[in-house]
Amino acid sequence: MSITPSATLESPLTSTWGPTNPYHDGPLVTSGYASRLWPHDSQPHFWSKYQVWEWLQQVMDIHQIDASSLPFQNFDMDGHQLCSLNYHDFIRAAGSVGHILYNSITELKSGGQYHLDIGQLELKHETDLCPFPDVSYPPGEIYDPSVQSLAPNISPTPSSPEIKRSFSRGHQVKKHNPRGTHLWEFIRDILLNPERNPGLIKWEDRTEGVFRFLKSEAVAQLWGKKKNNSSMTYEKLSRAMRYYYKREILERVDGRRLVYKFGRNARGWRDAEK
DNA sequence: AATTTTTTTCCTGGTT
DNA sequence: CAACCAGGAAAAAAAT
Repeated sequence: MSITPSATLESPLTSTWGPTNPYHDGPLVTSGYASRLWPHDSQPHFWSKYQVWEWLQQVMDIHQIDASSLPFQNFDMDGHQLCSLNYHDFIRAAGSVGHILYNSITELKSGGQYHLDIGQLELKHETDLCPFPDVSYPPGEIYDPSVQSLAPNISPTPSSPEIKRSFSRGHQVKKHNPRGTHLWEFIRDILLNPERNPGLIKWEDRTEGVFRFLKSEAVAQLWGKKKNNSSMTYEKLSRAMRYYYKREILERVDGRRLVYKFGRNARGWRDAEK
């Protein structure tokens, strides 16, 4: 079992699953996978490569996600190998959809009893406040900004695979829906989507990663909307921002109000990432 | 289920 | 004064 099948996991993943797609509108999929057993045995460990492939198809299908956006090559393995993948492996292999796949396989491995509510893999798109895509970005560390989930222009940037080490662990049962984006990623994504950024935040110095909030409260509202917290305020959002200083995700910029700067631990904010 | 990481709340006090 | 910035504390939420 020392064989970590994460060798095949490393591809640019230039996909376009994302927000503005025609799929999921309303509350999609509410029932679990377990409720309806797969055509094959529910013991993923014994699946053949073909069954793994079939499972992928079905999961994507159930969630109405364009299957062509999934790099099947990364799943060229049998059930046994599939079961040894950990959470991170899935994210690496499938990006944001990795969450779903992980949840699915985890459930199946554990006998499948619960149902996860992917109710808001993407909370409904914008609404009124701001037409911002609430993309479910991949955790940012493996990917580069080329994974613009809404950009029709797929930048074929063959990202640099600076994969981090990860330990292989057993499986865990997870229930909540993935909340792919952290605050700083949320902010970054607003910056990265000028066309959908109604003057909320602006780059002060693109190459240095310095930016400034133009509409602090509006951004806070948007963030709150994403977190389903209508009482979010800039005051509170900024506190969270300040915690990033210690972690070097943000660097302090004093003197200028509402100005922040991405730090060395913030990935994906510039065009050519190291 | 337990632990760890992040974010949210609230707050006191200083600054622009 | 209003709108920010700095952090400490503690609690809640998420992730793993």
